[in-house]
Amino acid sequence: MAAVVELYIRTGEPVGSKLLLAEMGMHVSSATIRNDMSELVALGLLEQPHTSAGRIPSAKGYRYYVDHLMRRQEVDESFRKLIEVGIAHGADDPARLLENAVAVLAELTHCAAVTATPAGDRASIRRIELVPVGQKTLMMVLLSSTGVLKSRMLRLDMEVTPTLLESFYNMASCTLVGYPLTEISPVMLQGIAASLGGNALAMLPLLGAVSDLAQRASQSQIMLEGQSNLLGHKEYDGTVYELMEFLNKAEPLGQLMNRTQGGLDVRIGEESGYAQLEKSSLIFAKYFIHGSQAGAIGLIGPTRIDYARLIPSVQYLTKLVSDFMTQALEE
Amino acid sequence: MAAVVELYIRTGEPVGSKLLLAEMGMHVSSATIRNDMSELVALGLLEQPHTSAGRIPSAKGYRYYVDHLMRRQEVDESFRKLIEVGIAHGADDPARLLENAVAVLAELTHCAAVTATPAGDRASIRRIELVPVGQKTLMMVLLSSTGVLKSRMLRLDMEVTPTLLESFYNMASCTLVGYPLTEISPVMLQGIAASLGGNALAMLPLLGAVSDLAQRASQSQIMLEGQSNLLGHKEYDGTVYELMEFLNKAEPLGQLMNRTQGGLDVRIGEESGYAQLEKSSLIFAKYFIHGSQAGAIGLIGPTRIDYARLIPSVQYLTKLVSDFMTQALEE
DNA sequence: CGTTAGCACTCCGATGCTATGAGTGCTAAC
DNA sequence: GTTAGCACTCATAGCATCGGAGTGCTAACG
Repeated sequence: MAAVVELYIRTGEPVGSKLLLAEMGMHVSSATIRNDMSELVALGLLEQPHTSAGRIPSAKGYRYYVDHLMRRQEVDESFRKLIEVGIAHGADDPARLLENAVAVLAELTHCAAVTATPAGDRASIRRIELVPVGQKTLMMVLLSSTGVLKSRMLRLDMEVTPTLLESFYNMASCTLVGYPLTEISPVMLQGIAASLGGNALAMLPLLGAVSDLAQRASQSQIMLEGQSNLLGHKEYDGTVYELMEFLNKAEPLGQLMNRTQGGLDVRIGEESGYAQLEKSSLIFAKYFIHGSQAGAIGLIGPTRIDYARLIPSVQYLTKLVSDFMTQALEE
Repeated sequence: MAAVVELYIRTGEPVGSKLLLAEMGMHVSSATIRNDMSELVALGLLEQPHTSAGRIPSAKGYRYYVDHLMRRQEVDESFRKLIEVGIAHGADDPARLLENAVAVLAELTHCAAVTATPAGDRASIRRIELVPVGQKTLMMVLLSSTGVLKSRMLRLDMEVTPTLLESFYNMASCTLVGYPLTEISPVMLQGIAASLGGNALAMLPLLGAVSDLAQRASQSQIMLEGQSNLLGHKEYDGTVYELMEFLNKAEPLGQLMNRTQGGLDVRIGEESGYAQLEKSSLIFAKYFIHGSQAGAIGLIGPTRIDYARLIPSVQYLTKLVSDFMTQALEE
């Protein structure tokens, strides 16, 4: 069984009994293999595209392989080097770190690589900063407790005065800082505005911007790289379009990656719950900040992806990211 | 000639004399058309995939069509609405504005849409801001004179002290602010560090971050959306991969879009100077801030893109972006 | 002289047929 | 339980055929 999966992963062609014999140097005859294989078909681990073609692992087959048969390969030296070097530059910035990670992963695996920052369900506002940049324009920066940084420009109808800034800071430091991101809603902000009395009018656009930034900071931000790598894989021949469409929508991917508990996750074919991923597998792992689960990094490829080699790679990368991230966000 | 191009744009099939007659309701016979068409072939405006097939416009043909024959269509009402609505939300932030623009363009045209912020050749540092977020961690925000905002986290080896911040601000406000982005190099920063004497050591990582942000702010940042739209177009059948590869590399695209002078630019096929764009056309237009050229917004599609309809759309969108942008960056 | 009708010719694409061969399932012998 | 042998299946490639859309050319027409 392991041999079948491995050979298929290597060649991409349905594997027949003779071929298997030749390639794997087994000490039994092709007839034996045939018997075994038809048994495996009966068990649902292999399937045949049509009678008298070789066998292909089914989703269930891959699952069994990954869970029971696969022997993880060491991440080889050159790979490690590349990962380390690729990640290190500018790695004290969390966003940059993830960018690097996703780029390096796409490059090395020839698959599409994804990262998802944690959905900020539990995150709160750590800091809000205003920087005046013109008479009426401001820059607002929001930092969440999970280290997510979002900024935007905004424009007021009136001049920016020190008093305005000060009253915003006062308000922010007593009501906004520490507030959970997801609970910042227009309604809640209206409440604040109301309680401000006279300044309310000037404050409205500011609060609007806060809401915008909070929303963006709380959303799981996903980065995708190397989509074009998938175009090369023949298994996607006619159907790339749907897959690409799917990948370009951030939400489902983000959900998928955040949903998991625990370190590593391998989703084979439809296990992911999305029809568009029918022919694809996901391998992803959570990274940790200060020992607690944060976002996820992973890759998307055809189901006949090289699990034994790539799973350890993803894990290695994720571990590295965890370390850097923890360091970058150290108190 | 115009009829040929238009029909081909509509159907995507090589157009023959009879078909042209039927579809366009012309008042001459097919033989006349044949004569005319073979003349156009001789001129290099049309080509035939093989003898006894219809004609398709050559790159030169499209060029001639766009320059001389095409009658621009009005941007229709529903389109305008969609553009206006799509752009408006959060439009006082330049980056967001571009995101909206590129998204709406991709959506409406079923092509890939791109924006390029201006390469910051002439931009300088307008403002640098530091925000302490932890004992040893800082957030640095850089705003360029062209309104580009970049931020990152960074981590020092020592604690962040008010004196450190102050001396950075002093240094920044007298030497860095107003400095052209492209001239900020490690060498130049070393000079600054040296002149600081005692504080130099603590300042190094800060200056490193400045250099990083300056570099990123000066690079033409490009946003791409709707690549997957291109997968549907049959003209790209086998060759999507190279195109995607090309689109995912930011530099050439950015250069291409920045190189132009003047409002609108249409590049047909190889006119762009890149072999990967052989089968594609670009339509893009510069947007203006306070009346002077800034970045560009445009789209990429197959050469048989609907020029008459899309050129005005791009122009309309770009004009809108110019207005919003100017407003957002008003002094 | 430009336009048109007629006609022979070209060549792509679809269709159908056959040969090939990798692969199977089954049975019988080891 | 394993193996050898054999008849059978079925996708794929190759080849010939055919139809049709479209062409170029020539000759007639206004």
